[in-house]
Amino acid sequence: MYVGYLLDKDTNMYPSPVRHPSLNLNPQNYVPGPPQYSDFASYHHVPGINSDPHHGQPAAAWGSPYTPAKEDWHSYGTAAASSTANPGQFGFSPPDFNPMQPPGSGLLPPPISSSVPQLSPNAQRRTPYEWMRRSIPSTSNSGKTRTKDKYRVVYTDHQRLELEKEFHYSRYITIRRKAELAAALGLTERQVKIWFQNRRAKERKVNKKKMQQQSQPTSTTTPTPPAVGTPGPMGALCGGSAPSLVSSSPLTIKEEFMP
DNA sequence: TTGTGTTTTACGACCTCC
DNA sequence: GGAGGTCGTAAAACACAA
Repeated sequence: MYVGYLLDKDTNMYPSPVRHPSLNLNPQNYVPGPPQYSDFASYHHVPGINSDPHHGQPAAAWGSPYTPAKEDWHSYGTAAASSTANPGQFGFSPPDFNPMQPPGSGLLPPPISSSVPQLSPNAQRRTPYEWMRRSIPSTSNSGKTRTKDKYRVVYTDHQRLELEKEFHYSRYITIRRKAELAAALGLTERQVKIWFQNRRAKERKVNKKKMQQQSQPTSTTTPTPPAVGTPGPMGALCGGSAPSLVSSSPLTIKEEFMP
């Protein structure tokens, strides 16, 4: 798993399954995970557990750092587009990673960006700046098809990191949140949506595999399959009887995202 | 270097819900 | 009917053994 080394690079990076405080995105209408993910639903931000106003306060109380109306976001997108237009000039360094980010916007503050180069041990084979060599995230529809040109872009580590964090917070992204994230990461909402779909699929696949491994071995103990509706993706990651994202999980975050 | 297996984007088909 | 869900799949990107 390629993202693994991102989360893996610092087990303290996600001391708690919350988005990085620095991803100063408006929690907006965060809603608890769907019922079937009761475990995840039970995962709530504990005020004061971190300084993230995003998670530490009732959504209603949050002043939106994204006051700019959605209409304003397009400016970010255009910036992204321009960067795409000049792949050859793709030389930004982590600190100024996001070309879409207006200076001082605070959308993707340094803490995250600065962490980018700090790759995990796994990344030793990869240059810390490998992400710089990657293709620029495609912004809006490039008109690519499966049979035309390069129909698939590779998201930057930063983009995947933020998406992963969001996913850890909630496996189902809200419309508003999707728009925010898309704007912040220079992706289209469609890309964010599909990423989440794929991510959930991946998780189901992993859970399935785990289930099979549990039932296969000559284990004397009866494997306790995740409750229906599985601990949810999150449940598999965190959760009471269900594995916890942080500690109770049979797999640590690190392991979870290990290849 | 190359062959192979895995992971990551992206899409289409189909289904459900509002 | 549209949006978003899962499921299955294509193909690029990637990791790694030989």
